[in-house]
Amino acid sequence: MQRVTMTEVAQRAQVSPSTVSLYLRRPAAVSAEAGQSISHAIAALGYVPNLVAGGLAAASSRVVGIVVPSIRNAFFAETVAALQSEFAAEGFQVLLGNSDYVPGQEEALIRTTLSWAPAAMVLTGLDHTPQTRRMLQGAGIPIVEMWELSQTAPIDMAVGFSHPQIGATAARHLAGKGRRRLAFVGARLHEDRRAAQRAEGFLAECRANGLGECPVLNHPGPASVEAGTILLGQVRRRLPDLDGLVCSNDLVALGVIFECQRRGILVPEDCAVVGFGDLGFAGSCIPSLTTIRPSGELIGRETARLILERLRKDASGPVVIDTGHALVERRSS
Amino acid sequence: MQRVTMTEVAQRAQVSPSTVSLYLRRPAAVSAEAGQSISHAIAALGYVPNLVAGGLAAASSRVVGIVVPSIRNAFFAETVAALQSEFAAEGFQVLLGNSDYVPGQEEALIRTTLSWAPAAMVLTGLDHTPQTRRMLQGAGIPIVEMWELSQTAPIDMAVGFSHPQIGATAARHLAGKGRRRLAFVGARLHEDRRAAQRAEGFLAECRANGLGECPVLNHPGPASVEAGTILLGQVRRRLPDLDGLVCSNDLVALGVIFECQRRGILVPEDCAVVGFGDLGFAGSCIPSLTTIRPSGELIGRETARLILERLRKDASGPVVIDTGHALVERRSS
DNA sequence: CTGAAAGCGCTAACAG
DNA sequence: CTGTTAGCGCTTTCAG
Repeated sequence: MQRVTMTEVAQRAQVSPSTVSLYLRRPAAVSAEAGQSISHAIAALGYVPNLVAGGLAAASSRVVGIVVPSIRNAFFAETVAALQSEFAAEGFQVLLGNSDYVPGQEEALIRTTLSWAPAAMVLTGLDHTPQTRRMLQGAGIPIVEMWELSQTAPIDMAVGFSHPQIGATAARHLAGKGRRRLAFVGARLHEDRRAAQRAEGFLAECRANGLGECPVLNHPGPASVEAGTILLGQVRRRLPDLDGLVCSNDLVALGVIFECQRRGILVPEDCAVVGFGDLGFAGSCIPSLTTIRPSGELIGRETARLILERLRKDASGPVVIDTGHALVERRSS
Repeated sequence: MQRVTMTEVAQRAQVSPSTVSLYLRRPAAVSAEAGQSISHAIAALGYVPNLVAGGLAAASSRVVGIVVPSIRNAFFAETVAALQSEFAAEGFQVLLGNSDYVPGQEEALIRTTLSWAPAAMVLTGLDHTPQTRRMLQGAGIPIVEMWELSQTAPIDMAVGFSHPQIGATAARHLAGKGRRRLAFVGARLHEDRRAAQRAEGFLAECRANGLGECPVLNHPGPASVEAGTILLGQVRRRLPDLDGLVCSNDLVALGVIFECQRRGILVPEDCAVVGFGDLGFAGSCIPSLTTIRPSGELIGRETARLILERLRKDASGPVVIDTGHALVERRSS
């Protein structure tokens, strides 16, 4: 619904449309005089540039597409917020898609987003359909896959960390505290490949520490406090003398802590608890939660930086950034 | 970075470009034979339509712009997720902006988003700069302002509820339980106009119930569990014999509950607590949290419905939808 | 430093 | 049902 066009601005400013266009992109390249009258005309007319037309003509739009599994998830919300503000500062808009952990959905979303000829794409994880990888490779734009690092080579660039290492760190921490009967509880382990990787890392480390085959329990719904309360009951039935529990997510851990309190199980005395995420409440809950911090914000910032750099000069620097993780030890372990 | 164009598809399918275009928009309007060869050509070439060009030509793009104060906030994350999936189902993409509660930022964001000639815009709240209102009115597209209903007339349509009523409901509930020394604690009350409205509704209802001028305390940072722990200390200093506390948000309420537990203040015996949001943990925490549920998801769905209807036929139905609120009574009060 | 001209890839009448 | 014909509003050489 374009009202005022560049041509009208040009008429009013008594210059040609191309001068207006130039002024908009490089004000310094236009004489002070012309610049003055153009900016007056813009203000008087309330001109808003039509980026659709601009994008077509320049064959490069200042949008970047982002696809995450779930914007409801605090991790991705944080990352998306960081991406959004970093990109907005450089004049890029963010086109958002939510795949709900469905691979086919992701492919469809990426296809439509690509239709907008974005300047770059940001995806979550390294696992995509072959078709998706092909489309993306053919797009010839910077692509960042975030929140995961593994053997799988990224399509283009990657910013994230190793999830198996997270699980291993948690198991090692508990084993180091003398805990011997450990378990892992998670939600949506079949859809959330990264949570599943944390569980695998946990299992491997348990074996390495001579703890045998520790149980891994799954809740089919989304990771939530409620899932944690349910999972605690299940794991106790399976392993009544449990003394250490690793959770796929801080929300689940909080649910576990509440349920322990309800059942008179002392944390950490009877059972130590480790979470993942270092969400806002981790330092305030009772007992405060030992957890592993991934920094979704850092991932967002680094992703934006990589893309903006690549867009400036197409020199491709390092393509994989490991944002690492930090064990935050608190009272629950 | 467009590779394959519609013209190439047309050549390969031995038809004209406009037939391809027609097929893409209304497959039924094309002969089965032509449709066949077009769809084969598309698949063989890996054609991805360029919506930028399409948007320019049709002067209407299938994007809708959404601007929220903070995507990190669970309320808005939920609404955005709902909007995203409703719109995606109808083939619309979502252009997301995050204003961080800064009015100037919102204006800039809306301006850039409008540059993409979106089919509709979704904003948060009814409070916008005059310039913003003017831009939006001139855009001639459906506009929905969500999460707030008040005397202020919406620019076009509105979906939300009354925040003063939320505060009043909470105060009335506590007064009905015989609580006499109430207070309200909130975060970012200067930026978050809707939280401030809840505080005002609370104050008015307290007065109406003969409870006098109850204190309202503010935390400058974002609403969080930590803010709640800090605010409880402050409010106790101000009102040592406090017996009922209304929180601007469930996260704050959870922090309050933790801090009470730490200080040996019994909830609800010594002090009842009411939250807002009915976030995931409200039913699971100890004690479970009495709260007021606004349903961000319903707001998202209704907003999408309104816009899609308006886009189909420009008949303008009811322009204001009150999604109401529900008091969810649990143990904390 | 400024303007004229030629599209970007697609849609939308309008004829056939 | 299909093809032809004009642009959508802007950017971008390339002359002046």
